[in-house]
Amino acid sequence: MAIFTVMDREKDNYRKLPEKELKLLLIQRGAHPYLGKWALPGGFVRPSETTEMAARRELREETGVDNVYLEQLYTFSDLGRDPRAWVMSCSYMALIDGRKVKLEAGDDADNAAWFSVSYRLLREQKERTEDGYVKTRKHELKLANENSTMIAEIEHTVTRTETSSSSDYAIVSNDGLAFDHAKIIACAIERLRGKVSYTDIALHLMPSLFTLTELQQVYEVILDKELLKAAFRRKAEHLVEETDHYAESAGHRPSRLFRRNWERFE
Amino acid sequence: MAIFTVMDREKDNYRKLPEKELKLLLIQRGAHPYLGKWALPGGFVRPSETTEMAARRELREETGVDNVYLEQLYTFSDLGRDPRAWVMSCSYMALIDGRKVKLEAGDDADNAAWFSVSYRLLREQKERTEDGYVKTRKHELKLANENSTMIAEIEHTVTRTETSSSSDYAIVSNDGLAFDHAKIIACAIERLRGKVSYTDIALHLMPSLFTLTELQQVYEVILDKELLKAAFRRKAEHLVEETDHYAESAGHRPSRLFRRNWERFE
DNA sequence: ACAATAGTGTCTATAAGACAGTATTAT
DNA sequence: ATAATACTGTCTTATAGACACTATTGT
Repeated sequence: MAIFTVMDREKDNYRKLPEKELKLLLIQRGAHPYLGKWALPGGFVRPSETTEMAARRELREETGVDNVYLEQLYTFSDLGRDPRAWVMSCSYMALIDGRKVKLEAGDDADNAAWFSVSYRLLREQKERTEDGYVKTRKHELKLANENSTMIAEIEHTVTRTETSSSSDYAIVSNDGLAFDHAKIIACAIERLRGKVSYTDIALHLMPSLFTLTELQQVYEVILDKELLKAAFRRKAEHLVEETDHYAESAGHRPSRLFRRNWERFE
Repeated sequence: MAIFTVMDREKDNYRKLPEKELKLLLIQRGAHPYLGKWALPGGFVRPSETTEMAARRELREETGVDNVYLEQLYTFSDLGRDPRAWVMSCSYMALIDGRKVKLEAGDDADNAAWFSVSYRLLREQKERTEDGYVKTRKHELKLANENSTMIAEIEHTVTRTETSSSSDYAIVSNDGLAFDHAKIIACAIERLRGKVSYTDIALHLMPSLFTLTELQQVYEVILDKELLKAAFRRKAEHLVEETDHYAESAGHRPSRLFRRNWERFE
């Protein structure tokens, strides 16, 4: 399960806004295999559960949070992805408001921590073949913490021939992440980025009251791209609802607080 | 596996174009449970396979086709979805050019046939709750053949509260389809409809040479909606490449043939 | 005063919707 | 000639990008 949240970085200037960071929850493995490596939280599905029930249970155990946005991503079944046995993993993405989570509730010996996420395109390449093309995209996934930094490179290859089309992720290099979790994280980030612009899922990362600038910052850290203020506000109008509250800010005009508006969005 | 293709219906007028139909491949079960009912083709994954390899193998066995568009859809794990045991199904969608398939190659006693697909919204409802809303959409799925017609009703419920969001499909009524396959088919159609407008996957349903009107018809049967010719052609320009061939048609101006252009589409 | 953010107005570029017009064929 | 489809042109509408302008605060 890829559990995302957005948090503020400490602000250095009394009148500057704090920067936002996209965070992912990882767990340091306390057992073999990959002892000591960081992994996505997750576990085995019980025979009396659906995969979604299992995901919600794990989420509750790990973060104490219960009501969140949860979306199935992809089912991974590569051979050898777990050295112990043939394991299929049905991955999920969760979006939560970071303020709600009390970490370290982990009852097992495992160690949970938030990592800031960066996922950048390194190289893009398109090559013609006999009856189609191969497109390769290499991304760098960087997960950082006060204590550790992990970097992985993931290559996404789309092969197209006259009639067929197939897409494949491969881990080129990987340092510190357990299993094929770099792939799963890449998959989650791409889904998140893909959906953020045409749905309202980003609202799940917001507290109940927020400013439009904060919402824009959330979009920006997810997309890793700056957005134009005017255009963003035009679009956000449909997702939010005005309140009469204002953020008593520092050193500049106070900004109006908004709340999510599930009504308006179709 | 939901295997889609598009086929021509017999034309009644020498100068009228044949209508297109979206078709889905189903298999009549020759064993318990659901003996005699129609089901999606599929099978069990072998321990030496990924789910995708298994899907491609089943596809080959069932249709004799090898190089096709294949996309993972969703993994179903509802309790009781198979009366025999707890079974997780990782569903795939395949798009093929119908002219390539020779059916009845089925080596097992099962019976394979194409069914025309109709998936229509029956009712849409949005209800406010204490801290969110519940949105319900009921669809009618109709699968028809010269010999049989099956109708199922699927209800898609999206529940949203202050922080959470969950989506659920339920089969309201079902006549003739095995297991929870009505759900899987609904899921496949929704994915197909969703992707058709912003990707070029529809091209996988086309033969190597085709007219723009044919391509538009394919879009129309998938979306179950008429499109404007001028606008469609403007968009399709980016996906196709002119050839110097023309369809020697009947009773009207011959139309230029195009081929897929994987190059232009980004 | 000033540095910073909040919020608005407007011009432009691009894409989509709507619809009418012309072109070309087999019978 | 006619019924049908092929294809193009253009007006309108909606949306997104770009950017400048005004408003308001705490120190």
